[in-house]
Formats: sequence, structure tokens, C-alpha cells
Amino acid sequence: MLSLKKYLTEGLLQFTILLSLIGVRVDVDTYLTSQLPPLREIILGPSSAYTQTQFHNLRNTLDGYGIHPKSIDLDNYFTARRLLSQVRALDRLQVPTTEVSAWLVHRDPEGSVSGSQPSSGLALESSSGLQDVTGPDTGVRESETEQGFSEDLEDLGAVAPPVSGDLTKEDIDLIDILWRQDIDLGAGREIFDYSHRQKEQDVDKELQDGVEQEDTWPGEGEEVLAPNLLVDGETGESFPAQVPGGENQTALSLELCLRLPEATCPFGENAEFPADISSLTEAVPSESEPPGLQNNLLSPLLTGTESPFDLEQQWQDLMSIMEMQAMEVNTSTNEILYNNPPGDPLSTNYSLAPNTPINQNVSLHQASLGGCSQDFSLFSPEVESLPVASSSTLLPLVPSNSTSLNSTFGSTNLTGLFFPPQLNGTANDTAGPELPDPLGGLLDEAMLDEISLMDLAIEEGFNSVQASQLKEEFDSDSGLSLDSSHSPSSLSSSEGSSSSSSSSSSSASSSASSSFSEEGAVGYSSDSETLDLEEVEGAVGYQPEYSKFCRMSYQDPSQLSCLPYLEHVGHNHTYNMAPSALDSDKQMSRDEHRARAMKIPFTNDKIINLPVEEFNELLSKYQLSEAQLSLIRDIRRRGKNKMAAQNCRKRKLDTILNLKRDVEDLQRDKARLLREKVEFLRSLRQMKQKVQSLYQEVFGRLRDENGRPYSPSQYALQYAGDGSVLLIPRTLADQQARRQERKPKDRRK
DNA sequence: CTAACTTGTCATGTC
DNA sequence: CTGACATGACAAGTT
Repeated sequence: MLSLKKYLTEGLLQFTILLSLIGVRVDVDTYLTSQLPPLREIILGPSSAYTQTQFHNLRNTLDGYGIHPKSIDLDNYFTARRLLSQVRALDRLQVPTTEVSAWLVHRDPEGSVSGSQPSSGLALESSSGLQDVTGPDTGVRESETEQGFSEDLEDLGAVAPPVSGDLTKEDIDLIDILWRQDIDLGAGREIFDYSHRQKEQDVDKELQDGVEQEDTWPGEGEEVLAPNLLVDGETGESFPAQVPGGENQTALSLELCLRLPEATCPFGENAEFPADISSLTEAVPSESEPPGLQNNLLSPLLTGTESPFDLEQQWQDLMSIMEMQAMEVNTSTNEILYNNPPGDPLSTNYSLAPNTPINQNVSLHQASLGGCSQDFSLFSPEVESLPVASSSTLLPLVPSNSTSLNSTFGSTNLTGLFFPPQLNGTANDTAGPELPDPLGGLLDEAMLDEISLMDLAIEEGFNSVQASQLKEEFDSDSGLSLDSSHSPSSLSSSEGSSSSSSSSSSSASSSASSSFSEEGAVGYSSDSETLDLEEVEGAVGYQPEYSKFCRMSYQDPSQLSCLPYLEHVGHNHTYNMAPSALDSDKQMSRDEHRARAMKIPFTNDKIINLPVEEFNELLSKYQLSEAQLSLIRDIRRRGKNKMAAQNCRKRKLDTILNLKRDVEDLQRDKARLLREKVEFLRSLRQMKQKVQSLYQEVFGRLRDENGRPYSPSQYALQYAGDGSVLLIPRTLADQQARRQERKPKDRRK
């Protein structure tokens, strides 16, 4: 038994450690300006539930009393397991689950999207992240959604270990590792499943349509169906025509400000980023993609080669660069991200392709990465207000077919930055497909694509559905006071002071004592009828009433705080119940029967609740036999222990409820952090696109001494630390890129 | 009737 | 050492 206890305690300790680990992980908050009170509470342990209750007391289930005490040898273990499973589930984004469920809902032939529908309810329930889903097909669906969920998360890089039994050190380590993967959302994936993505898109769309009240994306149908136009649009044929003559620099400090027609903005003011992938995918309904551009566009998304760590590091590099490079960019583009109709930027862009948009007021500074620093305050709490210059040309992702995606963003090398030869029209005629993608290493398209998918899921799916679900849970939970401030001591408040009944001392303490025993009640039955009715009630009243209130306190802990008063009231009520002495008899506890049998001259209530001094004083007032004194002591002991047991059980319940609430808080925080991360990545992607387009713009306008455009295969733009952009031979750029690539790795070592 | 749940009680340990 | 308290375990009662 001792070993088992130890084992269970260790398990719970591990659980605590796990929570702490999660807390550490989500310390992303420290620079996301977010707060995680629950985590801190868990880690620092201010919760009275934790301080009052030892973890090895955790028994039964989150639902309350779940396991029979006789199985106590296992229930601790299973409780820990259950909690661990929930915590582990935190590591898995649950949005996809919701999406899947929602998808099923909308397949309902009735077409009604009612939250009361079982499937919908299931979806909501699943979205909550809690696994206590009930209802028909729950098991199957749960497994299905779970599976799909894991799948999704694997795609997202946030892979949680399968919920298994024991929590081992390896488990914790694995969770930690997986969390890192999660952080590096989507990184390191070499394969991206089109069909899967398509499914997600469908789900997203369903969520969009259904959950958000048929808020369809206007034009997504027609506009997206113009993939062929995209090619033209992407080529930016208009660029060369607008190119202002040829600058003759080979190592050119591009201080010039490219002023391009505003009308050429690819996405327009109302383009919404999140929809782009969706539309893109819709345009590619299956793996049998339409030939041409879309394939090309998507291809770079499938070539993520960066390891999560690289990505993370590069992201940090990006951030530092962005902070260093102050650039002025029109901040009015918030609309692009937020005020846009659900129009699909990419699709819109495709449809508008013939009029390939070009930035207006875009200086070459803006072409540099640093230029985005001011625009994209990624760590702003309001990421969504991310200012993407309305004039900025958010060109759709173009395939660079780059094999060297390892250039860090920190690299000043813009060589081959998103240079899409096929798409860049005349300016890119010479662009080779082998051009490296400086940004690719930082945030490869595959990852961004995944992020977008996840973003969609979270934005449309989770935010509206799961968040509401969480809210519901919380609200419903609010009905249950988890306030651990309810001091158990309130139960043991001195009741004796209020006891109005100083029970008449039925001085007949004669024969009873002789027959006293633990079963003394046997001899009582005959005597009881002679007892003063008031005495009987007085002696009997307390316990039943008290028990009632204690029971109430279990159901609603908030009532516990007023127990001291209720206790008295209830006690007095017993006197009003006088008419039925038999009832009182029935409600009498064994000790009360014994007390009556022994003709104890005061109530059990006093015996139990009087302070020691008063209690001894009371005893001294009476001439009590040894048997009576023993019984009184036993009554006091048992009475106190009873209250202690009630308090103990209440604490257990409170602890469980607190843990449940904390788990919910953690889930909520995790969802929020993931949402924020997705938003960051999305803005990063937009930035990348912007840089890409600007690169194309700049490079396409460069002319050599002979007025001919530079070949992208031979030259590349390099971003210098001082903000200038240089045109350098590609070989040199590649060397520098490689050098930059090694640095972070060395640093990591 | 059984199983699950509730409650009281005891033993034991801690403070 | 004693009293109060906490809690695991068990048993009896209740649902």
C-alpha cells in the first residue's frame, strides 16, 4: 500500500510537472503581452485547493465522485491518468475536431444549422476539448475526430503523443518536444496533402457558411475559377512597361522610390488574407490540379525543408531585422486583413490578374525586409491590425522552385527572393527556377499554407464555435462556486453557544450505565419513551439537520460559507419538528441514541462543538459515570471526525473542480496562443509576399548599361544592413547566403 | 437485486 | 502528551 501511494503521488507530481511544463511553454506570453493567471496559479500554487489538499487525495473523477471507494487502489491512478490525458490533449489543437464535426453537421439533409442538433452539440462539445462527450455515435465520432484531429495537428506540426497510460519521463519529454514542434507550427514538413488540405478547406468553408450564418465569401466561386488568368496576372507584364528606363548600376544602391500605379494593387483594399488559401484550394479541388499556375503557385508550399528550430530561429531573426529596419508603409491596410469582405485575396488577384497590381509609393526601402518592420508589428497585441500598406502588392505566392530554402531571413541576401520566373513576365523571362528563396527558409510556403489552413480553422471555426463553447462551459461552470475560500472550519463553528436547549438533565443516570456498551442503544429503546420529549429532540436535532446542510454544501459549496448560521437555524428547526418524535427518532444518529441511552445530560451538539475548555467545564458540572464520560468523548471524537470527513470530501471535490477549471483555462489559453501564433504567421506570410513582390518590382526595373534587364539567374538583390539594397552577382549572393545559414546553426550549438 | 453513490466511522498520521 | 484535524479505508445506508 505504501508503495502504491508513493506511485500515485509521483504520478500526480508528474501531472503537476506537466502543467508546469505547459506553463513554461506558453510563456510565449511574456512577449505576447498576455496573461496566464491560471498557469501561474498552478505553478506557484496559490490555489487553496492545492495548498489544502494533497494531490494524492485526488480521487474519483472530474465529474465528481466517479469510482467506488472500494476501487480506491486504482482510482487515484486513473484520475491522474485522466487529467494527464486532458492536459496532453491541450497540446493538440482541437479546432480541426470542431471543424470535422461542423462539417458533419452541415451535411444534415435538413440543412439547418441548429446548435441543438446532436451532431452540432457534439461538435461544440468536442471543440471544448473535453472528452466527456456523450450521445449516440460518440465513441465512433470521437475516435474519428480524434484521429482527424491528430492528423491535422500533425500537419500543423503540433503533434501530441497518443493518449496512453502511464506518464513517464519520456512522456513528459515527448510532450515537451512536441510542444516545440507545435511552436514551430508546420515546420519541417516535407509533404503536404492536397486532399487533406482540401478537406480542411471544405470544413472551413462549411464553418464559414454555417456557423457564421451563411456568411459566404462573395465571388469566391467565379473569381477563383480563373486560374488561367492568374498566370498573366502574376507575370506582372505591366511592370516592364512602367519601368523607368534602365539604371546602370551593377552594385546599385536602390534608393529610388518606385512609384507604381495604385490601381495595380493585386488584392485591392478589401482583400482578406485568410481566404486566399481557401480559394486557392478551391481552385484546386483535387490533386488533379489544373495545369499551370496554380500548380506552380502551390508547389513552393509543398517544399518545406526547414527544421522547426531553423524556422524558429529564423523567425526570431526576422523579428530582429524588422525591428532594426524602420520603414514607412501605409498603415491603412488594416482593412486588408480585417475589414475585407470574405473575398479571396488570391482568387481576387487571380481574377484581376490581367491587371497585375503594383505597389504605389513603394520605395526600395520597402522592398527590403526592414521595410516591413513598422508595418508588421507582429508582436502587437492586435496583430490583426497588422498594417499592410494598402498600396502594398500582396502578390500571391509564387513558386520559386527554390532548392535552397535555407537562407535565413536574417540574411541580407535577397537573392532570388520569391523570384517567379514563370510569373514575372518579361522581367522574369530570364529568371531561373533554381533561384533561391531567402525567405523560404524563414517561413516556407508549406508552413504558411498550413498556417493559413489552421488559421482559417481557428478564425472561423474555433473562434466562433469553440470559443463560444468554451464560454458556455465557463458560464455553466460559473454556477458552481469553486471558491476555495470556503473554509472548512466554518463547519466546525461553535454551535454550542447558540444552543438554546440546555437539555434537562434527566437525572436518571442509574440503570442505564450498567447496560452501557457500544450497542447501548439496545437498552435505550425501552427508556426512550419516558424521556422528555424536548430532551429527545434537543439531543437528536443537530445531527440530521447538520447532515442536510453538509449535503447541500457538497452540491453548492457557496452555501457552505453560511453554514455557521444555517447550522443554528437548522438546529432550532428541529424543535419545531417536535410533533413527530418518532421521526426524530429515526433521524437520530447512533451516537444520539447512545447518548439518550446513557442519559447524557446535554446535547451531542454541545459535546461535539463546544471548545475544549467549555466542554471540560460542562463535564465538570455534572457527575458523570465513567461510561458516560467515555461515550461523550467518543461522541465528540466521532462528531468532529464526521465534520472533518465532510470537509475533507468537500475539499476533494473543490480540488477536482478547480483542476477542471484550470484545465479549461489552459485550453482556452492554448487556443488563444495558437490563434495569435497563426495570426503572426499570417502577417509574416503577407510580409513575405510583399517583399517578394517588391523584389520583383525592383529587380524587374533594373537595367544594365545596355538597358537590358538583369538576369535573375545571374544577379540578385541583396539587402544590406544599412538599409540599402545592392545588386550583386548571384554566386556571391549564394555564398553569403550559405554563410548566413551556418551562423545560426553554430549559435544553436 | 445490483451497482453506484453517500455518509459515518475508524485508524492513523500530522501539527 | 493531548487535542484538533486530515485522510485513507471500510461499512452501512441510500438511490
